[in-house]
Amino acid sequence: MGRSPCCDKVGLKKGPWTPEEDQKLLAYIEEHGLQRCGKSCRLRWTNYLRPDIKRGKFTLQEEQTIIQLHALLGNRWSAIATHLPKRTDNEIKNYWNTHLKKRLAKMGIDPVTHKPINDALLLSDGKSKNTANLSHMAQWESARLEAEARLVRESKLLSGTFHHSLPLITTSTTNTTTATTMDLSASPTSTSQSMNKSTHSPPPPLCLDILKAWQGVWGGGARATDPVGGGGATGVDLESPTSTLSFSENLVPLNGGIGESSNMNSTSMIEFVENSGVCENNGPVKEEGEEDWKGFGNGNSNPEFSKHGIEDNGMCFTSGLNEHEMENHNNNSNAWAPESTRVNGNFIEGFTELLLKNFGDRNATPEENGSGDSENGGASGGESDYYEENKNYWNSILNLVNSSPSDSRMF
DNA sequence: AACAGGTTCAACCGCCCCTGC
DNA sequence: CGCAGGGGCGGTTGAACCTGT
Repeated sequence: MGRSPCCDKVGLKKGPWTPEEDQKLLAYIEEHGLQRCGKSCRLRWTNYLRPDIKRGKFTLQEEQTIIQLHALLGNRWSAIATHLPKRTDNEIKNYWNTHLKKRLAKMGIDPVTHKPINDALLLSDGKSKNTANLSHMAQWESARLEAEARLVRESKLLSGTFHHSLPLITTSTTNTTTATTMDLSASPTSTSQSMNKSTHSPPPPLCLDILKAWQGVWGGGARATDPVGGGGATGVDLESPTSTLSFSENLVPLNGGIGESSNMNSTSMIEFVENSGVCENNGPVKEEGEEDWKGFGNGNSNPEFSKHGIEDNGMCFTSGLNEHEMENHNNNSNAWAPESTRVNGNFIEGFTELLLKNFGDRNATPEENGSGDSENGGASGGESDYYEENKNYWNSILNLVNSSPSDSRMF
């Protein structure tokens, strides 16, 4: 594997320069007096002048994609950029550093690991081993995804058209992806650059479990309608998001339901997600920005949340079960998931829920959805559409993960 | 209006890898 | 096979812009 040469694009020449080309270049430089090196010109072109670059505010969908792909891929901006047509890696990187990272931090989520900040406490107990294993798995998966991203890029070049980001993966690259991931599975070291890079960047987070568990979440209900992710492509079915019931202090269960429902199956999880945007007391809808994110994080790690009062933000938290109760609860709910998965299950639900809730709020702003009657963040029609989109979005992500035949013996 | 502090983002830097010789 | 040059990539910088006082 390796980077595709810059001149692989259709219609672009490669090979030795002809005298005519030399003359053209010289004439251009003479005429315009461009005192720039080639690298600078190239950067200017790729990051700014290219006609297919979309500029301006990132959309909600783009933000989601960035966050989730960052959870999967880490700081591999170019790989992330392949899923955001018309956005450059540089732009995504900047947007992450200036907006998204801060928001996650304010939510009490470590933007590097995508875990609740004080989740690190877990490392001091017996769970550290599991976490390390998962981190290792995530590195594999991360490398695999990068290979897929590369294939996506190549397919884009071949087709010459940009489709909407994620679905493209599942529609146009399925076969080749399989081949690639087989190779990756056979030899982790073959991922030379990506694996090397990942050694000096923080290990990819436990995102795979997030996604796997989300598959479990939506698998029962949504999978039937999802032709790609549905076919049992996964080697392992995570049975139930009930794992989330072992919420410790690390994550605040959102919006009622979690600690109270004694029957948290997949369906109820979806309802839970959907209801999360329908809390009363939402108060005035905030303009896009930081305020929207306040209150979604771990109150323990951010005093600001308690200052604002969670319920004031429309977050109808339950008092929550203590860890022991949750263990019992968990045991009662159709035994699932080894410890590690369960731990991450917490995160899955918590983090994703935070995002969904937040985006739900954002989505409710007139600015975002063009609807002026969603002032209270209520269950408008647009909102259900929104959640439907979220489901589809997540399914797309899951497809991305599940497209590997490796399907990982590691899971 | 002026200033300070904060934020944004295009450009640059340096490392690593690939390609061609 | 080894080397040099060039490109891709992630991290960092700093000028321009924004906001609050």
